[in-house]
Amino acid sequence: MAHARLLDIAIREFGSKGLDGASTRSIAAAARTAMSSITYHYGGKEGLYLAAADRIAELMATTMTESLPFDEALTDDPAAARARIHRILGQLTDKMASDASGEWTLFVMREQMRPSAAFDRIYGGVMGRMVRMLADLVRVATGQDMRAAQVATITLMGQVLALRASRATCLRLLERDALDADDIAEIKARIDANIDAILDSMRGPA
Amino acid sequence: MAHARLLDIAIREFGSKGLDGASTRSIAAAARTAMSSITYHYGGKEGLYLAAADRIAELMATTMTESLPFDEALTDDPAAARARIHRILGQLTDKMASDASGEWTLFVMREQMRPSAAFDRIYGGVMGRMVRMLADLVRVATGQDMRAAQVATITLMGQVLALRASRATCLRLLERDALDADDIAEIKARIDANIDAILDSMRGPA
DNA sequence: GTCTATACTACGATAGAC
DNA sequence: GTCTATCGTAGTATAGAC
Repeated sequence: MAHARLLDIAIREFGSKGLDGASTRSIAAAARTAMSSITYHYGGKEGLYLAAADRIAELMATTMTESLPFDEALTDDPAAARARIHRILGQLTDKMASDASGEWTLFVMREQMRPSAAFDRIYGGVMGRMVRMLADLVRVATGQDMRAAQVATITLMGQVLALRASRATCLRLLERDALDADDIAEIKARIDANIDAILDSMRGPA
Repeated sequence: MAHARLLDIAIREFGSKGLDGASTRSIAAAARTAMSSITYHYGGKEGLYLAAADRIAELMATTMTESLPFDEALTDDPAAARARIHRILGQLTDKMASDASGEWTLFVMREQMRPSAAFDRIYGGVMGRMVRMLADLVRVATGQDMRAAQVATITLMGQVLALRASRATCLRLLERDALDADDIAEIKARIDANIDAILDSMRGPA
């Protein structure tokens, strides 16, 4: 299917150059199709951009659903909530540490920095549900109010995000060319320990 | 001075569109100068790109030097090391939370994801020194080996980084249009508490 | 649905006036 | 040092063949 290839390349091109900077010509050429097929299928450059955002939301969904039990009932057991936090952030760490998600990372980062209509499509999908679920789980796990839980959620996610958002810095600090399985395991162990330390510190002086 | 204006605009344009995507024409026009002045002063598009990277390294240096005591002797007192970690990450949080640094964030992010020669210029400056100093301070503060300290440093920085790298998500989760002083104070308090919780958890079972 | 052909605008580099 | 003029290339959009 030419559509899938076109969207994959569009995500990479728009990610690295933005809506204005990317060129439909080179996207079409890389997808081995005529440029006018973009007009035909997506109505033009902007349509392709939004379709790329939808595709990212879709990829995020298939990537994260295993650890995101949207259908499970909300728990009010602190220990169960904490276990779910570990599971979600653990899987997120795997994805951030792998090279596979690198293609759409820049696309999302740009939208994080200067949100457009495309951000609504991404955040409106699994991403928004995930962060809200995380915040709620932190609330249950700590007994704090929602506001404190939201702030803590941001710091918890940040630890995972660092692997992508400051990838080159991480590699230089660790003196690595790429993260191998041992590196990732060590980082995950550190993050798991940090999660417990942070949640404990919030539960103590409630 | 036209050079400063040219570099400021170059940072924003290259940041949002990348080396290929950005256009010297629009950069020159926004700086109210002729496009050929870029060739004259920087030798061309790539020269301007590298000069923009140097300018970012310079901005980072002036931004962070107050909390980065490069001239102070390295301490071996865990409490003093911890205090320095708080000071560095506290100032970094202020910068990440403010809107001012938003201009060059995308430039650096892109280089983090796909490093070019420009990343060496940025990391080779204050940035590299800062992360190495942080790792060393974590080592002293916890008594762990350097490797464990490096991994922990990544997670510590990540908490701060989240404010920029996932800015729009943070704002949506907190239901804010922008972070006000109270928000920032609350986030800083959370990060300070997290730093202590994480360092304590590392010092305990050495 | 996918392609070629085309119209028009914008790109980076460079030469040369001043 | 800063400008305009120009060259060859590449950009989006659109019309129309098949």
